[in-house]
Amino acid sequence: MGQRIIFHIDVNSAYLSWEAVYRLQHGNPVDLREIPSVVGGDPTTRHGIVLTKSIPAKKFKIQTGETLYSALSKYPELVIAKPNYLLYRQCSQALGNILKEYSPLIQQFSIDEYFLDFTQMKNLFGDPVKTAYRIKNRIKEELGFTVNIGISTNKLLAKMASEFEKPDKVHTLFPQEIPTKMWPLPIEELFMVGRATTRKLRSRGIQTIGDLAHCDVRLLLPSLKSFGRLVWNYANGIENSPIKPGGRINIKGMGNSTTMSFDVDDRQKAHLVLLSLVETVSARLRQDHSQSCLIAISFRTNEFLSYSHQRKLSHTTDCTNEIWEIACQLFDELWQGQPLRHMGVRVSDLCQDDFVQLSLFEKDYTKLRKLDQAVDSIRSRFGSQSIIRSSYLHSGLHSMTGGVIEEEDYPMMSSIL
DNA sequence: TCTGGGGTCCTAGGACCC
DNA sequence: TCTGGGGTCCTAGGACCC
Repeated sequence: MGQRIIFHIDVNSAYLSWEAVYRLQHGNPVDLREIPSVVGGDPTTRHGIVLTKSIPAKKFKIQTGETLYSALSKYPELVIAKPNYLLYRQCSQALGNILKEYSPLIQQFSIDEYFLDFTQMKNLFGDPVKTAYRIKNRIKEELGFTVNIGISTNKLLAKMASEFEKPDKVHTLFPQEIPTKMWPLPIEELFMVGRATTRKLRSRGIQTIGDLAHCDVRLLLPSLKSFGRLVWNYANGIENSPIKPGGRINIKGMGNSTTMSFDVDDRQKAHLVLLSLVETVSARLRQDHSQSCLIAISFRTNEFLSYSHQRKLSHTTDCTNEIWEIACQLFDELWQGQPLRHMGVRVSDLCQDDFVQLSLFEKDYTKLRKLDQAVDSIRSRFGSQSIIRSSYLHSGLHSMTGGVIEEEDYPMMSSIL
């Protein structure tokens, strides 16, 4: 097989750009991309971190993941927009629809990133770099936001290329360009090298991606194990995974978690939070026609210590009440009374629900499954708040947490999208 | 740190079996 | 048992990504 040609398409400051375009289309004259601004949560409910920053905000050293409090201390006039996940999904899909016109082989890598395999499309569209410019400009004209496109012979190099100068740029990083364009970069800019790995590499005198590429890989194995081989390969531009079209068909697990607006310190309230998480997780399971046989819960205390506990089941389930019962058992086994700030539920070991075996030894959940189906159907017609359990009425908690987004809360995008 | 929420993969150690 | 080695499964935690 000859050289592949891979594009990586990355939306510049995605959440913020999308919010900026939305506001412009709705008559707001201020372009958030041109002023110091961020998309972030609400500090009064303890969701106060920066999710995305504008390029002018970056000039004030405001960083993704830092608290809004800290960001405001760097620039008090900072404009803060609330996240709007339905909008993001629509923008992401609109982007995918344009990319599909340029290759049938596209992979959505995250809400704001796609890979596109251009190898077979050269004959149809001609020069890859010129085509990338056309794609980039089309997205800007038709959707109103800018992207970076990175071009190379594999996904890793294409992704590294799209990280070069932003915004609204096309970059190449072909293998022969690695020494000049990638090796001078600091080690933490390599994909998959995070904080912990940076620390380990630095302690061995490895400062740049080039240092890593040129070191003896055996130097890395004791502390980094097989991960050392992976990042060494990446530093040398070695990577050959295929574009996986279809995206989320092979989903391995699904979970919901939430930081509560107040510390939870009684068992009953904790169980109620678990139920609200299980409601959305199990609804997603059923919507995907999946069942799970591994249930896990997790929590974080007010001292920021994290714990998790899981159980493998002898059968599979998608039943709200059954998953909730197990989640509560797991919680009770793990919790020692600490005040909790964050809780999560996750299901994995998924399988399709078409050959489900009803266990003779477990409680009979047939009736409960019928109830789940009825509730799902009512919620899909009338919204997720149309049926809630009475236990939530005076609890100060939401009846469904995470995952499901209330479509009716948001107006549709204008005709441009 | 006044520190989100959705994922994936890897590893170490223990249980259990032959 | 003062016991060997290999394989598999399970669990908790940690690393990374966006």
